[in-house]
Amino acid sequence: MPNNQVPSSIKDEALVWKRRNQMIKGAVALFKEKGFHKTTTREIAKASGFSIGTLYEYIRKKEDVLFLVCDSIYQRVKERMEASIDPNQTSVESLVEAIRSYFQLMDDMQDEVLVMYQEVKSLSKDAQDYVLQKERDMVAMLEQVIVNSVTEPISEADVTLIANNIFVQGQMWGFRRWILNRTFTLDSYIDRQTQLLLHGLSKEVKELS
Amino acid sequence: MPNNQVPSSIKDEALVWKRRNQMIKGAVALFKEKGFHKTTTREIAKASGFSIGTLYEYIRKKEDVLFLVCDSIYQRVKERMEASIDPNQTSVESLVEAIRSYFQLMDDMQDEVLVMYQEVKSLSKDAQDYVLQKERDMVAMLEQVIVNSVTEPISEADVTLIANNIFVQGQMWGFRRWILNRTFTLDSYIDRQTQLLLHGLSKEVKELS
Amino acid sequence: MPNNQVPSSIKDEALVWKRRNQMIKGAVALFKEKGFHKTTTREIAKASGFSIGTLYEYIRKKEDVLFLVCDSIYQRVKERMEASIDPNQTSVESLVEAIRSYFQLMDDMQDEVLVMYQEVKSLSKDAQDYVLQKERDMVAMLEQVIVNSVTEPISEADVTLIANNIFVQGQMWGFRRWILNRTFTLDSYIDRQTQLLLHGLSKEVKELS
Amino acid sequence: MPNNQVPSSIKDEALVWKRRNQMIKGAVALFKEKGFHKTTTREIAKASGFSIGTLYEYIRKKEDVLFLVCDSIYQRVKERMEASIDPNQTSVESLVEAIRSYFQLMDDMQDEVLVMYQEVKSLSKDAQDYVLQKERDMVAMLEQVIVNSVTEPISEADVTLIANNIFVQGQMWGFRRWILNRTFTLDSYIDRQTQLLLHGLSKEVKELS
DNA sequence: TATGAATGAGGGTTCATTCAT
DNA sequence: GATGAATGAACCCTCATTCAT
Repeated sequence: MPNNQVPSSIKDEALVWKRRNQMIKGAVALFKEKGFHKTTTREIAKASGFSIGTLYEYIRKKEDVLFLVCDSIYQRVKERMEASIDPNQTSVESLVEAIRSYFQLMDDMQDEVLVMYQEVKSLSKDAQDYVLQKERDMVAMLEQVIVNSVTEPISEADVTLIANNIFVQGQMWGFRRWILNRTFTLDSYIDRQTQLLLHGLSKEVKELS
Repeated sequence: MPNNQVPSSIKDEALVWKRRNQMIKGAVALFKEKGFHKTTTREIAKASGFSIGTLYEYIRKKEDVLFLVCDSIYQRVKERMEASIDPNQTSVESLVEAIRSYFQLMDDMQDEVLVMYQEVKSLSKDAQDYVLQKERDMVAMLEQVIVNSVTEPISEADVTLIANNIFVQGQMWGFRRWILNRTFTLDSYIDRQTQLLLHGLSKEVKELS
Repeated sequence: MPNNQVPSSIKDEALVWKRRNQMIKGAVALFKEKGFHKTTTREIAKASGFSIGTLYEYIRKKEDVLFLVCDSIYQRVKERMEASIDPNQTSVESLVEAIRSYFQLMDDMQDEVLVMYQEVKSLSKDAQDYVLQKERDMVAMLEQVIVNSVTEPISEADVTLIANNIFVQGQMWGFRRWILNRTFTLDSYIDRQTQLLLHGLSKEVKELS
Repeated sequence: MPNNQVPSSIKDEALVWKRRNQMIKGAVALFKEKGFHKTTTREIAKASGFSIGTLYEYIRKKEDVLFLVCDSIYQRVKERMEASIDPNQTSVESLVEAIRSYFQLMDDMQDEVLVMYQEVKSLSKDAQDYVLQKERDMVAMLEQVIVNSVTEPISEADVTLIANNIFVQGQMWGFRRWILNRTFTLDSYIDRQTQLLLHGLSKEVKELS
């Protein structure tokens, strides 16, 4: 059950799972506050509720903590996305609903997502690839929903672009919150972004022919 | 002329200006490659073409280098944005043109923007506020262009939202390039994003009434 | 029966004896490969076939393992030396035979001897004295054989010197093997060293009067 | 001039030479007292008369200190051996003189030699090879002297054996001093070993025909 | 003004040892 | 008797910063 890309000296898997969850929880808070590099392993251990020695029974390197954090985030995001998306539904409503779920999710997990986005580059190349793949999977889920929702054919490129836009707008709610929540609540943000996606500025601007 | 938020022991302002430009150029390359924290002051000095002792004649702390980098980026971005936006023009074309200029700019300065985007959080609170204010100024410029371009009234909230979307989509071209340039060239990216902004999916989906 | 200079929490002496033999066997291999300091107690436990907790039921400190190894080596060396030396025989043949036995022994136990030779200094002062005493005993055995073998009186100093030379030449076969076995087999080594001891270079050099 | 197998960040070669000599001197004393592994880098720095930071300006890893120590020992040994051996002299006296010089040398440098012999195995494989080569060179010097000294032909194997014996007996004076200097002074040790080498036990034993 | 040697606080990591189960 | 999770002192090494030249 625990991520086995990061080996542990502890044999009891349930314990590994439990301790690593303590670790992730403590680490997210610290990484958010001061960033990965300025957080010491001793602080992580303390925030996790055990000693530095114990910390290293469950990971090999400090970087492993960051990897576990990222992995756990994507795991949870994916689970929630899958739970809220119905692949059989094919009307535009399912897209609207998926966007709502995803933005809601980004709101719930803003700390984690913020941390992940600012610190992935601190991972090793391999770990980055692993995390990036998860991200690709997520975007692919959005692409699927988009394809299912349109009634008229739409180019692959546009599907990609829209999926990426939604993806980034979700993150934006997390890491540009300092400016956005002067103007929006989560609900109004979701609402306006959805409107904009569906209609653009078609009514507000007049283009030259 | 040189940024005086970062004091220097050297009196000759022209020299300070020159040396700091060397510094910024060297530092951007290093920060891009390995990030701010993993770059040492010695490496910055070497890449700048002078000794570690000299480096510290022109800054007080390592963080100052990052600050100078960020400041220089915004300075240059702002200059180019101002040069390419005509506040008197009020048709939708000016918005289209502003978007094109801005995306082009993000493409030209992708290294710098990537660095800034990933490392601002390493600045002190004060320095972050300073940089954030520059960012707000930039978004405000986009907002102005939007207001000038629409023919029908549009809510303030929507203006903010659209400006932020454009802003983030510009950055996205920089830091999600690894996925986007499988599908898009800069021109096609600009083109599709513009279309999407103006019309959304109005033709592709049929909404319930 | 088990060495009682190293106390154990386990009461069953036969078990202590058995476990410690497992330990010694595993430890010699590890010490030879990576040295005492670079071998961890966990590795010793694993190589011995039991857990780290169990290891510490049979010793007090890591150093005890080294002590047990050294003690066991001398024990076995002494037993074999005693078995092969006949104190009643008094011709030079008995010396020749003793040398042969001893060199053969050093060849058989080269791993163990190498380890002991390189790691004694890691023992505490007390333990070193204990081990050194065993070494003195061994040299004394050689001295006895020498005394029994000569037909003309020989100074005590020379007895000591020769005994030490033989002792060191035996070790030399173990730890300079990398150079010696380009030229010698064990048998030819024994043969030539014996010849040299008995006749020196008397025929090959001409001394000034 | 300073050993360039161990790179230093300091540019001034004379300074590197000076600081490394301080290091070697301090390190030998410590290594002799407590061994390489039990000596900390901070202790080495302190004994060398500078800070831990400065220490690491002149080496890369702790192991480098040990390497420098070993290298310096062989350098000095070689210089002194070369100075005292006259390759043109071809009588047995030159062998006797070479032995005397070498044993005297081992006496002078006993601390260093002891350290080297107990700690070489802590070096990396490469560094060990380098040091071993120096050792081979030294033995080769002894072999040359032997060849020059004999009046009757002597087998290559015997040359090798005698050279190794002398080599090891020299070391023995260093690391078995605790037992030898109950019986010998340096001079009497040299004298008896020389006699033994030249004549063996030919007068003291009677062999079966 | 420029240099680079010196400093030492502090960080990541290891591992002998303990002790509750 | 056996196990292995937990502990934390201690080690190696880095690097921002200073300052004498």
